[in-house]
Amino acid sequence: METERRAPLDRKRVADTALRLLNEVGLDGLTLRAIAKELGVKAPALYWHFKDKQALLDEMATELNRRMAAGTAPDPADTWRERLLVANRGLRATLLGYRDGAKVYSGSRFTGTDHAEGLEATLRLLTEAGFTLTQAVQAARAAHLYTLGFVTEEQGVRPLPDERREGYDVGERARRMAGYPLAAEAGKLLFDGYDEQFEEGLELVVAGIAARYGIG
Amino acid sequence: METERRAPLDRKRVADTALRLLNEVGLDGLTLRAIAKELGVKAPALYWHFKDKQALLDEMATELNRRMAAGTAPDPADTWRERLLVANRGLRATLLGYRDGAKVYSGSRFTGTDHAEGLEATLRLLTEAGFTLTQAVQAARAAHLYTLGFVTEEQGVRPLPDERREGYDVGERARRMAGYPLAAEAGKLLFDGYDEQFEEGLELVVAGIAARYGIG
DNA sequence: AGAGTGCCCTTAACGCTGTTAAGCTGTCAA
DNA sequence: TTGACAGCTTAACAGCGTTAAGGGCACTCT
Repeated sequence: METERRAPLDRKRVADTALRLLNEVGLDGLTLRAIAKELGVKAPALYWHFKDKQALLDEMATELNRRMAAGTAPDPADTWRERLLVANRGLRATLLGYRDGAKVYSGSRFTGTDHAEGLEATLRLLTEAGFTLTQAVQAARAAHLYTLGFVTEEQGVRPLPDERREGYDVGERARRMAGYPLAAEAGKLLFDGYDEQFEEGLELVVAGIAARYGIG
Repeated sequence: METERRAPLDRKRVADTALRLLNEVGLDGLTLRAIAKELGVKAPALYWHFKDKQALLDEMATELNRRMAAGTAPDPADTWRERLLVANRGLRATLLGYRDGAKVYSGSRFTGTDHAEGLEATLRLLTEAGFTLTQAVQAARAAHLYTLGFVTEEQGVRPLPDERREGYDVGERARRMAGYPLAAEAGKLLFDGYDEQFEEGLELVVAGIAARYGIG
């Protein structure tokens, strides 16, 4: 008999499958019917596990956060600089691993309280390094938001690694920018070498934290 | 006769109306049919002026950018600090003026080349203040991306001024965060006093620029 | 053994979306 | 007068998230 019974779904299996599918079809193509088909199930079945599509996206964002945490184990021996650098590099790397990763991540909210563990560890390390709690929160937050903004823009231009959306050809842009010499020249910097650009901006934020809060 | 003829639409009128409607219905409710009705027209008429909905959103983002520029006239006598502060405060204020403003803005690309003027002015001021062009681009970009990240998160929690989305009750959050004392305490800072939070983060970025590029 | 109780899923359908095709109406030029 | 073109309408399509209703299976309780 081919009645080989499928194991029942659970939230994690659905979120995992949806994340895998996300890379093939993008956020626009990530429909409930497509996810369901991938799971060997019909679309309304998903409503047994999630109250609506946003709840599924929330679970996906939570899973992204878990994978990020798993990819960058926090070392209590880190300096605060290292911690901020590693955490934000890890965040970027994780989001870049999925098409529209930044949109999914920043458009959703975490389920459960797992994510608090990483935050707690970072705040503990920063306060032990001499920051007040308020300063620690500000520092982590500023770096975090810079990273989110950066990757959101990066993925707007380059949905998948080694792909580039139309309208972002650097030469074409330079031609349209005749009359604005600095802006034209800036285009070369803006739309290429994302890794270095990201690092430099992150260094700026970290340098600002050190300078403003007086901690070397 | 009530055949009082409507003047033909143009891209700007459509974008203006869509922006006004955005504040009432939010990005999800901003359908082509709703926009068309507001203009006294049927939905397919919009396809005469825009090739698709994204093109309309691009025009809206461009208009947002114009309104921001109009709200913060660039003074060539500004210091580079003042310019960065004013520009990013203006960006935030403009985006906060529209429901889902940050999403619309960062999900779209500008039409035309008007936006290059403001960029050019900023880069000119920064380079004349002693930055190399590369440094100027990095500085402006880092601040810009921080601001976008900040407002995106801010509007995720607080879609309209003086509104708060469910799940973001500060007391409720603190209860769920038992076991993570620092993270729990951080919640009070994270979800309140957005104006001060934004300013402080912006100061961090500016301080980092000054420190790393050695310009007071 | 039989009835009942959830769990997990299906089938069918609803209203709505962005978008396209085809055609109508007025204005202006030749 | 004819023709072209701008600017719009009507009609329709496929696909979306979501809901209502119900079916089948695995258990427990009597």
